[in-house]
Amino acid sequence: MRPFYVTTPIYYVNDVPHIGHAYSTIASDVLARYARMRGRPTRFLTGTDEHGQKIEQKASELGKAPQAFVDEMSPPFREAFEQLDCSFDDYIRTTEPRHEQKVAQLWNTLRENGDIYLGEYEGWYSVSDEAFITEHEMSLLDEVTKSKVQKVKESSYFFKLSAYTDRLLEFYEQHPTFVQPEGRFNEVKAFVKEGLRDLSISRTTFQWGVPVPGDDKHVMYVWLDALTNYISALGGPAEPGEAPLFDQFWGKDADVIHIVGKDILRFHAIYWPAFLLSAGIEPPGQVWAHGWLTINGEKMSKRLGNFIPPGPLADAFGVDVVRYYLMREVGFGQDGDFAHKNVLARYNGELANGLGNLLNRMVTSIVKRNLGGIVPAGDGAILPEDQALIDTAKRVAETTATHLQAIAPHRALDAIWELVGAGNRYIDQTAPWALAKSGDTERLGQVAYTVLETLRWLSVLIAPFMPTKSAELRAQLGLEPLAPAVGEDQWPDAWGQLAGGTVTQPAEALFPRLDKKAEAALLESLGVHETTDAPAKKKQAKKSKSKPTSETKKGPAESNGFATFDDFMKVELKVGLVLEAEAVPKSDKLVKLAIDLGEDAPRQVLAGIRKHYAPEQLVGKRVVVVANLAPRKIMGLESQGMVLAASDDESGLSVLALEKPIAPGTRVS
RNA sequence: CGCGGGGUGGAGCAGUCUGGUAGCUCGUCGGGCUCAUAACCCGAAGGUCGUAGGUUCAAAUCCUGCCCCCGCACCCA
Repeated sequence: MRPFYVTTPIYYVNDVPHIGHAYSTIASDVLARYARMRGRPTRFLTGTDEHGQKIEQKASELGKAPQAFVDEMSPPFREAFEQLDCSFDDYIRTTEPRHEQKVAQLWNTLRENGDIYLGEYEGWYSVSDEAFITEHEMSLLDEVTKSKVQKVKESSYFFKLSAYTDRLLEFYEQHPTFVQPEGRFNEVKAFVKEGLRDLSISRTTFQWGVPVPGDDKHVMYVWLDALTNYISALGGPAEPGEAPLFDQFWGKDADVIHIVGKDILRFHAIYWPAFLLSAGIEPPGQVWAHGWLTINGEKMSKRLGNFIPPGPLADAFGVDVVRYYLMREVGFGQDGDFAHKNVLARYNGELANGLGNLLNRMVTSIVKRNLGGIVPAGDGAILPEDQALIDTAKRVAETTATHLQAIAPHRALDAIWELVGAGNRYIDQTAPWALAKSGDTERLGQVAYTVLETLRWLSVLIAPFMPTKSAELRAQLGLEPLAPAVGEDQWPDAWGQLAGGTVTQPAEALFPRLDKKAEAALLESLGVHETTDAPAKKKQAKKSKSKPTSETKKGPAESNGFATFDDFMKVELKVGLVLEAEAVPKSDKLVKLAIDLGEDAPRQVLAGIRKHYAPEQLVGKRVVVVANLAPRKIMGLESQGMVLAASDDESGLSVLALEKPIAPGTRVS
């Protein structure tokens, strides 16, 4: 079996991990887990990229040594991936000696092969930003900034990339699936066909990098350094026999796949193979560029503050659910959206109602009640409807494998859920409850066995995606968790491996269904306030091209003074029952209220109405509360909502109170 | 002519390379079942496939023009 080596990008430790990092790593993990299950020798690498000017700058801003800074920034990535059950075999950091040595070695090889020369880098440099500026960026700058930009010349080593234009095109020709998806490959080819310029690969303006061997004034530019991680982690470059991992997992006899985001495709599909060709090392087998995630329809950006970390999501939804959602929702290679409400929709619709319920109706109910919880022998007559389910299982196992082989995890899951659906249909069709009633235990046993064996197959098929849920499912079937072993293909293909007599272990629902209240609580815990039915906002009127200086020109309808219905629906008004009220010390206006909004815990809301209402007057009132107002601290106390009130000069102030005892939490509209 | 992605029933998508009955999930409506996590199963309604032309016996699919949407400073998978 061919060894399988999968890598994620190494993540730049300038920032903390977010859902995008999680996406790349989870996808890689699914592939690694699948390969292991097929019995292939498998290696899965992730890690962090820790050099470069930005790191140096940021560390100095914080008054830290760069090494101390990256030592702080790298572990959160590792911990996040561990929490997400990503089964990486190695975690490389580019500041590790094992890496730096290999980078230096690669550099020397490239130089010995005549592909590195000392020249001058000429370009624009922005003093204020301490950064180089590309021609393109130059064209976008305004006059003021432009005046602060100067043309500089700097001594730099270059890699003779120009010499590789034809060799790369030839390589692409010979490896028609080198870059996936296909459309991206076309972009790469088009770029190379334009002709490549030599690549500046060293810098003298900062120090935080791998020193250029023999020239201490220079450090290597980050990409040569970073890309090398894929082989340095294996102990390469190395002579045969020198580094066993490199011998096994790199080269013509292994399947090497780099999972990358589409933004860094050029580095992986052009520079990296060029470096390797120069060094006489086989380039990787495939570079797979996936798309970007948006968050609830919006681009991730610092300004919007929606770089959501994966940890809280995993805590709220469950690790396997997050993994499932990301792999299921987004066509791999395409851009996709992470929408909290869609996670819930898929959770209830597919995991709870589909797979969870299938397991539950058979193991927790039918088998437990009628067969003493024991797996029947399953050696009875096989009727056409049984055979149909068996055939579906076999076909699904095959197509799932095909899709995973082709790095289409979303299609693999699609196929798996076809089997889930078939299982549920089979139960309806065979009506085991009726068999039980009529005392046809033989047929009942056969039907039960068919479903249980289907569930066993499903436990294997979902394992790469949801390892924990796979184990839980198997536990209910009375089976051990899967334990992959090299050389042992555990992908299901033979029907009837579930042994009769196995004692099932009915347990809690695999995916307990979430009711509206539980959903709302979950979203609340994540700080997500979504209007219940507003689709993603991408269809909103978009900003004009003029500079978006004023923060106020956000509202889609501000020009005519009207709020759209959707705008109105963004404000969540709810009925709140005032449970407690007390004056806030040192304030003559504020009252601290505990208001029941039909949630698990009452909200603390501050209202400036003390002059008009004594606290005890308020208790028991049903008021109208803006439930999704951003929490805010007032006099040191957090206010988690706002009580609506009206006032005029004559009558003073009146809160909006309901006349009838409408249930707390009811939406006002 | 800056680059790229996209416009398919109410929502989200597949199908386009390799023309030939427009498919999936959700939602809606009606029915069934009752083992189950208000679940599951069956059926129905709903689309001139952005638009205007062209090629063809036949176009969502190929060709041409046009319109509209999204991304492309920094951050970043």
